[in-house]
Amino acid sequence: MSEFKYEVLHECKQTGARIGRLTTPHGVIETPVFMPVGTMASVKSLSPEELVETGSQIILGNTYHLYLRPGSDIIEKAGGLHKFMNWDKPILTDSGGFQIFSLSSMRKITDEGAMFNSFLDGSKHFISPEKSMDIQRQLGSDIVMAFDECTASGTDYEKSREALERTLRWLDRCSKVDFKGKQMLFPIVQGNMFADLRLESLKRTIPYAKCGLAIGGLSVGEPKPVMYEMLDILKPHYPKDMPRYLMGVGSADCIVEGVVRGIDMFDCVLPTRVARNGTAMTFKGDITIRNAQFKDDFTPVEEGCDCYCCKNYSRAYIRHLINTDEIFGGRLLSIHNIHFLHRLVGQIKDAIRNDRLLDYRNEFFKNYEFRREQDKCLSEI
RNA sequence: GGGAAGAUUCCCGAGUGGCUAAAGGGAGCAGACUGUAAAUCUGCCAGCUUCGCUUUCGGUGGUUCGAAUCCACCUCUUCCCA
Repeated sequence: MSEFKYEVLHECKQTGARIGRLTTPHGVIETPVFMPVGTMASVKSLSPEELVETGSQIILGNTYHLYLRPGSDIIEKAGGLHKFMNWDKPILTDSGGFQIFSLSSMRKITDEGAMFNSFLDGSKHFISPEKSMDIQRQLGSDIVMAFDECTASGTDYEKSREALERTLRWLDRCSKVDFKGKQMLFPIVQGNMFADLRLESLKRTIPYAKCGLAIGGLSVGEPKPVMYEMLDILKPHYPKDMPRYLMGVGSADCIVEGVVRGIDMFDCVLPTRVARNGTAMTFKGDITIRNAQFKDDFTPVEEGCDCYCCKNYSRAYIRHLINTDEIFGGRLLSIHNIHFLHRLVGQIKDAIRNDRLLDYRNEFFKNYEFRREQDKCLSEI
């Protein structure tokens, strides 16, 4: 008996974007949702209590990294990832598929699986779909991602097709595992930047999707309009009764554009990574708090933000912390950035509820300043 | 009073006749970051009218085709002995 279900509560009349409820063994997730990434069983620098305070409902963990350290058997012995890291809300684990992409210089893929040289000590490790499922079973995550092959932007048609076919063959093997209703497998759509491959991948992936599916292989270096185009192509063909998860996205603008295009779930390292590097995400765009112009700016990071960071600290103070390599600076900006994305999603939900997401989108981009010219290209809806 | 060492571009610190506007580090400034090998990485960092020119290595004056580098004196700093 599965403990999972997804209900659509409202569909925006302007865009078809939905408000929904995804029920998992560790609680209910309201969608659309942004999921902070905690690769190593920790959303870098934040405690679970702080995460909850920012409004986080679910976080990510990573199969490959946790398998290498401390070892998935240790986590199983601890009673699972939730208990190990003191997080009792839902967890989604990535399969290690993304590491095939990001650690491409030290792996070898065959149909059987992927052979990695550990970045820790160079030792060889083999991850197959079965192995990935087994590790994720040990971790005990609520949502288990299929082991897929993610390709980089610029990969040619033939290679993209091969990766797509392999991802489907691997998916079939992943789907053989019985998680006894305690964990839910999300299959992943691939196809790089080729419309026909994307559509074919979706069509052949849907039969495996029971309570959610993911779009992978986007935001891998392609221009944003290309990503939006891929999402536009897929939009009419999703099953209605499950959430769609756009993997690895993102920035505020991509989240707005994503929801408009039918996406319900997002995850990204951006808010936490960028925070540690001295950048704040705001409704007016990214602000490099590290810059000299803020040295005597005693206003909060974002006026009107009710996060712990903005309620108590100034830009000048955070700039000082960042510039003196004080960990607290990165923590404060991480808290703000994650809270900001949750707040953004909250506004998006209000707009869906009022059937005015398209209007909201236009209002959002009126205030949002892009740093780079090439990101300004708003595509047609 | 005697002896020793030394003064280098914001700081520390290489450099001991041309390849030196001067290594390296730090600081400073800026940029990047999208299923995290990232509290990381990259660029700039004497000035200018920037494919070239001008001013720089404590000061002054020499030697030399050419000096941060050699010589003389001066100023200052540190250390040791009285």
